[in-house]
Amino acid sequence: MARNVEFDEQLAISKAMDVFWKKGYNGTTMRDLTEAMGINSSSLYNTIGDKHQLFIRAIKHYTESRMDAAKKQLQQITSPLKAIEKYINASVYTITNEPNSCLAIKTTFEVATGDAEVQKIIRADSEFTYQLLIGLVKKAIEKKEIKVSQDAEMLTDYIINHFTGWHESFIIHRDKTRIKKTAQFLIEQLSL
Amino acid sequence: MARNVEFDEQLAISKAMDVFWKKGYNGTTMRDLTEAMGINSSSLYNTIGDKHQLFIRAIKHYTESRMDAAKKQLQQITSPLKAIEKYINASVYTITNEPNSCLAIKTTFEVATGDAEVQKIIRADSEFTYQLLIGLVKKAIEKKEIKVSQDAEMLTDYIINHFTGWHESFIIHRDKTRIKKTAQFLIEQLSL
DNA sequence: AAATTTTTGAAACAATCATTTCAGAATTTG
DNA sequence: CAAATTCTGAAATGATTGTTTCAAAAATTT
Repeated sequence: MARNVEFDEQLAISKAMDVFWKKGYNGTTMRDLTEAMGINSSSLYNTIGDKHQLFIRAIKHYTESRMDAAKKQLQQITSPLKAIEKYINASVYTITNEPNSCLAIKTTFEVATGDAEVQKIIRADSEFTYQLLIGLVKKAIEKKEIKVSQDAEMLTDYIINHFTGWHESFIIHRDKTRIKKTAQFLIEQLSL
Repeated sequence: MARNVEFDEQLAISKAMDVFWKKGYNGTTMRDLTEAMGINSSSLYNTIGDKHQLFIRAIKHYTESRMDAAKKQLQQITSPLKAIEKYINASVYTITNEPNSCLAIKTTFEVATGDAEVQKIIRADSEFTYQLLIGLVKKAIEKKEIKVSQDAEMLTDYIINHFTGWHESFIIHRDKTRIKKTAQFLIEQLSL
């Protein structure tokens, strides 16, 4: 018996995500958001909610998009070690070619400690990457593609651990080569 | 011919640092700061300056304190590889026992990209750690304490790269053991 | 097409933001 | 001690914060 919401909610959240990504949670104002989203604050509060709820939607959108991309990326690779290599190299490419560093990492360091709801999303995202990689690591060990055979869990943590450092390094030095070299070394360490 | 500043500037900056450390740059208000520092905003603006200048002083205080601590820590160790090990283990201890994760890293991800003055301080801090470690790595290679002999620069980057990931991991999982295990593995990778 | 219901836009909201003002207190020097 | 100068405290500043209000416009259903 009445009109529908005029704006595309998914598109609006994607625009909001871009703002949060660039400015951080505390650095972003509601006016930044409504301007980028192209909607009025009353419409925003009527549909999505307040700033915090919008942020939750934005980081969920970010992590879910990334999960989808990761799944697609690795689905047709037969060698588990090659899949791990591809995942590492794709991460390095993203790190050294996107203007802003990973929104999940930025959020972890800015607000995750003091915000349980955010922390839960970040933890779920982290767990997804962990499960994706540990599956590959275990298969690689079974197939004897990987040197180490003792501790797949530790090795998975060890691999994941590099990504955050590469982001930091690229913010500070903007030097692709330094990152590529250490990534290459990591891959060599894993390979037989 | 007039009175002196009443408050201890170094102490006040240290208090300000604690607030920025906990809340981040954008999450901290001037009231948070003057309250924690125990001084009036007029005194603050008369001596140190505005919020941004105070932040600069705070992170300088942080990085300089850390540099001093690192120098003292390693000065009496004869084996370079043992010194590297000690540096890694001390970092792991700090990461898994301090309430807030590293202020330099938090700052890098929150504001360094868009703030040249901050970026300069962060880069200097990063360079200090790099020089400290590469000295040890080169000596360790000379003394044949380390497996790899090709590229000291890459290996130094590789070691440093782990610290940021450990911080992120501890924020997300609060699990000391996971971090200790990967640190142990890193050390094994380096040792002969 | 009319009645009904919801969305929208612009303005307003109180609260809080970083920063400034200035009179008076405090301290140093002559 | 007195004069000179600077620091301090409380209040006020205007701008900006996140959020709400409400009349008018729009769209759906009968």
